[in-house]
Amino acid sequence: MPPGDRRRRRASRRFAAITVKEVAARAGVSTATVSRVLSGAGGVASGLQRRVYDAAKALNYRPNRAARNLRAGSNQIVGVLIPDIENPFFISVVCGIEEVLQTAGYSLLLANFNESPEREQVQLASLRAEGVAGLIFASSRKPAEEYKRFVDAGTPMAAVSRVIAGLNIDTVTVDNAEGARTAVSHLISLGHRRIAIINGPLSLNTARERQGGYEQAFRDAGLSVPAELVRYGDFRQAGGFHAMKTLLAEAERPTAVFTASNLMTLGALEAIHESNLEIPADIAVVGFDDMPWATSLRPPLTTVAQPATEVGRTAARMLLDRLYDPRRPQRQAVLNTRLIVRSSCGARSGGAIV
Amino acid sequence: MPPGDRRRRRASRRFAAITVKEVAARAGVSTATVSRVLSGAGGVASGLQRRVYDAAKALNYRPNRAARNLRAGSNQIVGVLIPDIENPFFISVVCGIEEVLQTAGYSLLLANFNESPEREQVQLASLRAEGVAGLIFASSRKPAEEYKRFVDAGTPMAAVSRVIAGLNIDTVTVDNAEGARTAVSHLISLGHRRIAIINGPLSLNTARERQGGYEQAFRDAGLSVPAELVRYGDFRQAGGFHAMKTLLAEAERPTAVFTASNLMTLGALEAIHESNLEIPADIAVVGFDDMPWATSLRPPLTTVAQPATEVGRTAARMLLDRLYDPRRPQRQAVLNTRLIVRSSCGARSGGAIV
DNA sequence: ATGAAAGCGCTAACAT
DNA sequence: ATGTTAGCGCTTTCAT
Repeated sequence: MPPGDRRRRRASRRFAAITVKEVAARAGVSTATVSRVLSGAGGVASGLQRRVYDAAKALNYRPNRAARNLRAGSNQIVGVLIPDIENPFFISVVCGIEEVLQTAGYSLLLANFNESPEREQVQLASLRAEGVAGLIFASSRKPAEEYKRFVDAGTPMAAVSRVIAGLNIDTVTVDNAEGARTAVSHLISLGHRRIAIINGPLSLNTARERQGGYEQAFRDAGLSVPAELVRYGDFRQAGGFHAMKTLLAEAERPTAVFTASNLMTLGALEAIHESNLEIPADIAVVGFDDMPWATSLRPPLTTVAQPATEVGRTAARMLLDRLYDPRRPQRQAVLNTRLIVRSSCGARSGGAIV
Repeated sequence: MPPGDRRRRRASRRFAAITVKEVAARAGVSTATVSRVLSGAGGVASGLQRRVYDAAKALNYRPNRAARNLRAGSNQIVGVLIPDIENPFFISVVCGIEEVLQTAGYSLLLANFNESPEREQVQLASLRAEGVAGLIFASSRKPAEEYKRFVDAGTPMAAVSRVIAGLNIDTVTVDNAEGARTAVSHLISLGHRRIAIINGPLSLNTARERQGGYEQAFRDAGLSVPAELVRYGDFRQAGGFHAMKTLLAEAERPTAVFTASNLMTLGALEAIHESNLEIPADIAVVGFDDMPWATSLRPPLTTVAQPATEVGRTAARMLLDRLYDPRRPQRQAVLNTRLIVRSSCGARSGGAIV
């Protein structure tokens, strides 16, 4: 009777898995040889190679990851921490990350913190405990300390979209200022002057930069910024909804609004529809972030498109580079945005522009 | 000089982490005692307890997961395999899963297969190699073999939304047939007879069940099913778009369409808008799956809402139960859908119904 | 109540 | 070229 017969060992795992030992026994070689063959280290006679392969296949051998990880001191898992899993922008980013990491053999530990700094801290601690090989994240800013611990541990990291000052790591962002400036300049060129902005919290660089672009557009046109039309939400749908409500309650209503994120745009649209106002006749809208269904909105949405998937891909590539060479110099990638003119701004009456 | 001073060890990890040994040394106890204290096993004098806690805190000790996993023969990671990460329905499911698992201390290894059976197989193998403690998945149906291997390994599993026949596991689905029947009956009650359906591939139980509901509605009304108005897409936006195009090219156009998934609905809307037709005047639309922005679509969408997040939560709870007791009987949860009438079906002229 | 030591499965020195 | 063995960090007997 073969030695690999006694199988069960602990109650938790129903069946104990095959180990190198059993493969070695069956192939009539040492465990070292098995390891060498299976890791492709070379320097093994082809006859033995065959026997090892055959034995492994016959036993349906799968190396134990935990053991391998323990040995190696690292694993094949990359943590991805995002602020809001319901936000299509971050999903697209994750999509790009996944696309690149998957081909490199890495798995993706996804953590969401729902825009809550407390949960962010918890998730971060959990990711660190899990010992992820790398981390890609879009942070709020509160738990900078937790992020520093990651840096101190020497874990490769890349920040996407949102960045934290003082953290010396790779970043991938978009040119938020220029995107916002273009959007608002477009509205100004259409004759609008009372242009509101519904923005996220200024504690985030994305919101600050978009705010800067908004103001720059007025300065470029020699106009003053209508400070009473500036609103800050939380980058979520409800925030956009409420901000829009207060704008519509203004004595002198804005004639246009720049909504500085996808979910806030949707909230704002909801508020406008609820007030039975027509877009763009009563109020023009330009959003930030494109969405696959933007042409099916009421009306088709003019928006500043971010290359979300490419942001993810770029970050993943940077991370892989750093995983390979931890001491390479930090890089700061800034991708471009693109204004997609549809009909919510009033520049055209209908139909999608490709 | 304290014993925990010599830190660096291997090149890969910049700084070696603190281990039980160092904590034990600092606390002046054995590693066994440290382990006992930190795992809350009890039976340790309170004086020592304090010293261990203090030492651990002072050194900022984090147990090494890989080592713990190796010992335990399992980890704290649950694999989540979904067909399409860009599909908001699955994202909501993931959201519910995450909500429940997170509180139980599990992390979420997310894998997406983009509706490709090949990638599904690869991802499944990777998840198995990673040795996830459990698996929640929405499958296509091709690699049933790979799924069986999981079952054979004794890994707790739960299927969501899409199920594979012959797999003896927990499942969480919704009443697709009843949802579809209600939607189509509603259209019939509004006077429509030429009602098309844009469905997913019949290899999926979800599509089959929705097809059944569609046909049932006609039978209930004593009408015959308009077979020439049945289309099958791929449950994605492009599929919905093309199917709608062919429907609009029919000699006698349908007066209404039931789109059997969220992305296909968006594709269909796109096609209708491109043809400059009015909804619901020229053609009425009822979709499947609600979306946060459904009220901001052109026009507000009447749809069959699935409790997506609750599907995820339920599956996660089932998985936790099974993780705790692997031999509990299998359960099949079926959640209810709800028809949300807005204006795309023509029953009302506008505004959201709450 | 506490410590010593074995061992989870793997890989990489080190021997031969 | 191949085998022997130490040891990754942890938990858990088994002694004391």
